[in-house]
Amino acid sequence: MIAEVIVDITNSTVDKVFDYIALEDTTIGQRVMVPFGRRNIQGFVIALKDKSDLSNDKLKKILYAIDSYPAILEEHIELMHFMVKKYHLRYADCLRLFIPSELRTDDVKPLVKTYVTVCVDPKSYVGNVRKNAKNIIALLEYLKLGEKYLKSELTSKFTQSAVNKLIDDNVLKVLEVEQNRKPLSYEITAEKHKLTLMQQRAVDAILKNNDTYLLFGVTGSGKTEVYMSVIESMVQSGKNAIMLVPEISLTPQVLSHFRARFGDNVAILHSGLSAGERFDEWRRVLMNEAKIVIGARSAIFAPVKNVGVIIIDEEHETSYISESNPRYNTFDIAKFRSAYNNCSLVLASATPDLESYQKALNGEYKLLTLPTRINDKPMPKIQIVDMLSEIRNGNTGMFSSAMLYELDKCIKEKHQAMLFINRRGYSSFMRCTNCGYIPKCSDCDVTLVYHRHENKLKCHYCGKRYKALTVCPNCKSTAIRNGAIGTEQVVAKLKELYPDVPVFQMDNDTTRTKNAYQKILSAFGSTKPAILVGTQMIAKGHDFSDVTLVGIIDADQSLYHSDYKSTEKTFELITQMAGRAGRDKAEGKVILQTYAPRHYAYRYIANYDYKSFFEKELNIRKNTMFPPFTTILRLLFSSQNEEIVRETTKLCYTDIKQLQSEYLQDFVYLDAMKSPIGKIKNKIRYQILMRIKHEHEDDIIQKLYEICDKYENAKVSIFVEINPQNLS
DNA sequence: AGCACGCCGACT
DNA sequence: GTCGGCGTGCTC
Repeated sequence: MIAEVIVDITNSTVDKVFDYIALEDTTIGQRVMVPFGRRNIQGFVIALKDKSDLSNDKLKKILYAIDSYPAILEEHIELMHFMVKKYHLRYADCLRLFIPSELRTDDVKPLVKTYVTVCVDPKSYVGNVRKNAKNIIALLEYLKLGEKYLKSELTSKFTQSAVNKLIDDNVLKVLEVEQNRKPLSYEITAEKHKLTLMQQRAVDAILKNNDTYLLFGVTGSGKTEVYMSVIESMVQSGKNAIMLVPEISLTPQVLSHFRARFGDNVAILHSGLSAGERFDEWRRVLMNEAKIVIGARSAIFAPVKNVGVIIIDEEHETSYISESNPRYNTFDIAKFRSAYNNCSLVLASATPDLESYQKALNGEYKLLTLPTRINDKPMPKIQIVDMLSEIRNGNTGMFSSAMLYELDKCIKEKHQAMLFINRRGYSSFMRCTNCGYIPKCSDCDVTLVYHRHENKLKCHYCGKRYKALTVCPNCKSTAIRNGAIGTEQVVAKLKELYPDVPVFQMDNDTTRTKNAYQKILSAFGSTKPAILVGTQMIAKGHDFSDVTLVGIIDADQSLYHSDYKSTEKTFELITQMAGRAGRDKAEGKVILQTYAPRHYAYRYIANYDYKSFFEKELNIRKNTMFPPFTTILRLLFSSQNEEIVRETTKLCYTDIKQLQSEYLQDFVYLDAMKSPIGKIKNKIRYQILMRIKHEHEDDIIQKLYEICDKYENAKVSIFVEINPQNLS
């Protein structure tokens, strides 16, 4: 037999199928050691066949199998082919996603615990040891005949030498047991809530037909109970489940709920695990010892056989899209796996992605809604405060009078407040503080980004440059400002206003160390009154029952971010943030400070009117031909040598121009330019941007890949991004 | 990725 | 004359 092998080297020149003579028991999906050139390296068997196109004298033989079992499922080999074609990835890069890295580098061993059993009566053995060996005597008094002890426990209590002496004397017999590392212990017993009518309806629908569902449930509507119920039914009928959550939601509390309900059937996969834990959890899944996988993005690749349902929680989160190394979109993978396993795919969110919502409207996804909070608590009232009128009334501070009033009230009543600093991305825009005017690109309808070092305004979509604003073209005022309010400033101001109230600060700077995030949240959770100030990372995560006030200091920051998605993201963020308030008995209130109180987004936010907002936003996207009505494609060129990148970009551009003429109807936009960040790690970057309609999208993308292959070499790297989240 | 082959500059 | 620079090419 001949085995088709992919060698574990991620380099385009060797990323192809190599034929080897198979061993007797070589199976598909196995990791094998093969001679390659004049060294031996690891490879993956992706197929078996009777004969090779190569002559026999050229073929070498597989040396040995690395594992006794296939580490890659046949489903994953098909998935690999799908990903290689769709994303232009390397085989080896895909395969590496499918197994824990610690398996590849084989620096992980199964955890072995050493036990000892007592096989001689310790009481009678005391006579056989020296009278002054007090450690051994104490140990013999402690031991009971026939009992089993952890060796490490005995050595720490009675010294290593005492234990070893009794082992040498055959009083203790050594026993080595392989164990799985459990990342989480669980004690809570599962509290199973009775499902509401709407929840039950959603569960029934998901179980009835294998389809793609969009579960649209407001914050606090009990989506988790729906997931658990669906998963439970699946496990009962002998099938397995995958549930993805954003990394940030993988808190011990959330996970222990699942462990409590499903016990050892749950495997957890995320970046916070130690190498050993991750390997053990992965192996439990592969061996079908765990039926349910809960994890972040990459858990979509878990080696689950016989998948019964895939759930993606908070589906709007951008973390489901991998933007580096092996680029992939989790939904495509989930879609592939649900089709392969003929099972349901559930996308869930309180603020679905616009594209998902559009697909639900089209009927491509089945829409399920949970329109009310589980305890029928109303959503907190959102009060929109016009910061321009605050300025006109002489208040130039960062807090409006309404905010101060509510803060006072909240603190007097010994509740908690969360203040949200909106700082998406790091670039800033310019604004007239007199009339609220913000400069936009004349060609693209996106906000211009201020580049401090050049003192220029730039459009990140077409590259057009403008002079920095000094006089407002709208009202002729010179009161132009740029930049964002930082958390530090807000914290300082709060300390000044309320010296006795504990203020917690959470942003990229304060959560750098491991677990800092959890520590701050739990410290805040147990303090009353207290104020938590933070960036978007406080919008998700824990439920604090005593938060009665949510303050949004500067809502517009993300609204005018130079990005066609900025309005959608603002809506999402503020809705999520508002959902933090009034989750328990006390009523919640949201103060939203803005310089653009009339912006349509805020009108809909205040009424929690997602549907109208989505319709309005979809309409805008349709008119401007932005996603989901088109796909943005970007070719990024980079090289040490400016001359070479420029020339390669130029050559590709001519080819794409040609392609455009073949698909004239499909191209909405095409241009080449320097990349917004012109140099990264000393490599000069150029880009070609396109927006294309969907009809021939797959064909065009494949043609672009061909163009890349044609021009890419050791000196220039080229890669294609599909709907990049950020342009840099 | 690695490792060899191969063709030009500064050393014993 | 030789040691070694890293450009180019190959690995079933």
